[in-house]
Amino acid sequence: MSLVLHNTMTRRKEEFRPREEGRVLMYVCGPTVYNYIHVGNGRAYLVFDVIRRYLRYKGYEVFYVQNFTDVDDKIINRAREEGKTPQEIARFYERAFREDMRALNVLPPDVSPRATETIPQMLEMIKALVEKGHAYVVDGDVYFSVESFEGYGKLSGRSLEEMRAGERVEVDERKRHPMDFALWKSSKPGEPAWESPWGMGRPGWHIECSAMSLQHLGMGFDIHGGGQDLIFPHHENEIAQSEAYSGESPFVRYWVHNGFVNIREEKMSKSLGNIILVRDILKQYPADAVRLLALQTHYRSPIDFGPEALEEAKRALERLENCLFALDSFIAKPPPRVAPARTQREVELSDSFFDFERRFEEAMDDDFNTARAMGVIFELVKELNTYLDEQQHFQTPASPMVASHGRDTLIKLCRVLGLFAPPPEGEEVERAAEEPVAGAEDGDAFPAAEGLVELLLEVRAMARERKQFETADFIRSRLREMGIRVDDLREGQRWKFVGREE
RNA sequence: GGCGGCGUGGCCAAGUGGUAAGGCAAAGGUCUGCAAAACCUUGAUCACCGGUUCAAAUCCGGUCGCCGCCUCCA
Repeated sequence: MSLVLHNTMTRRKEEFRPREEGRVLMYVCGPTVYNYIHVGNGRAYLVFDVIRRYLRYKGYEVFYVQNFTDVDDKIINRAREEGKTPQEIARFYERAFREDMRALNVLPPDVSPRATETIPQMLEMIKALVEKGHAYVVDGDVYFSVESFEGYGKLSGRSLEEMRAGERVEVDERKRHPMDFALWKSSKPGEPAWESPWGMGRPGWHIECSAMSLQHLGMGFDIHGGGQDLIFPHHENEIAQSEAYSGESPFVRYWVHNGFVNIREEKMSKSLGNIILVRDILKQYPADAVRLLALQTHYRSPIDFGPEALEEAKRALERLENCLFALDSFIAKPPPRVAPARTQREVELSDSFFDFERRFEEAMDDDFNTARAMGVIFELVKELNTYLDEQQHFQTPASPMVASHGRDTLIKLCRVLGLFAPPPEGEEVERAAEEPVAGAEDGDAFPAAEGLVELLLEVRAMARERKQFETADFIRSRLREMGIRVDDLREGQRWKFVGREE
């Protein structure tokens, strides 16, 4: 099956064909590190994380570059407010960003260049643009001349005339055209500054992404992503600079832009002051709930991250977790070496697992339709639950094997979307040697504690047998307080660490 | 003013020509010492009007409503 994705440039879905077969080069505009990131930013990185994971799943080798904008007015202002250097501010929030991404289970980029470490490349580009007549110098500033670039406006779909007509901002008199933008700004005393042919200064915002993407990926790389608010002017300007500089086109093969985050019907934005930080949300909701919420809406549509929506997503996530929990405790012992015969129903069920995978891929192949893909996953959950329900009445010899296959399928599909991501390096290894314990989840327990829980549950089982329900309920509720959930099934108890309730 | 998007069951959300996925919530039922989970059952003609078609939520035209971009912003 081939993958189609929506290209902002053509405003339609196109078949995805990377520049180099089997390899995808992508660049996503990274954060300006002057504050903790909010969930609007978070959504963008989540979206591209999923795209990246899916491309990998499809067998592509993906090379992912995401920059840090570490020189900028906002950083300078922030530094001034806090009596720190811009670099201190930038490094602090860069680290915070990495922490937030890790908490969201967003895979780290292959390369994350910093603007301040790419100055020579930017200067080279700017110099060339001046030489080619695409840029001009005024009082130590360098501006890109939009009129010198024929295709200006092609990404955002507007002409220069329209932009001039709709001009709302007071125009800098020194600019030849209102839309001309700064490639280089002369710096005032106390600001970060680098030497340049036009005097001490610092780069404009747009040039860094051109310089960094060209440095690491070259002209004509595959996917350039970001939020829809970057389409104009940021990405429009990147195209102009890069294509004018290289004399080649296109700069990027596919432009991918995600929709905004709303908080109760309103766009979340700094100017409206309704921002919610990723780290604050993660204090209240598991990362997978946040991710699931993002996945349940197509990436190009607006999405509401209000408390009600998060609450719903959390419960939906629990449905997934419950299913895995039930499967885990059902499978309990390892499957037999020789596969026992499956019933007709089990043969069909096993076959259907491949069907679910196929439908999942179909959804994802269609412009990363994660909402549809999640629908497929939930349908699979229902199938598996129904099967487990049947097993309460008549268990068949092959059932652990079938359940295990189902579990593998479910986990596999979830992980493509970044849900139930395995713990980062190392942590999983030490548990690998252990006997699987019913109900235990990866990384949540250690053997001694597990043994004690099992012991308590044996005591509880005895109490129940003797109809000492007060004792049984006491043990269950005390365990719950300690973050251990116990369910009674027809054939016994099952348990898992679920974490303490707030 | 220019450009673009959206309006699907109580809420969220897929579906873009053949009589509507999924999640959350609700009601009834099954199971059960209780609880939890799960399973079964129940509900939408897709903003409105007109048109094209054998057939439209899905295409075309119009109306109403909502939103975004055009300025730093993911």
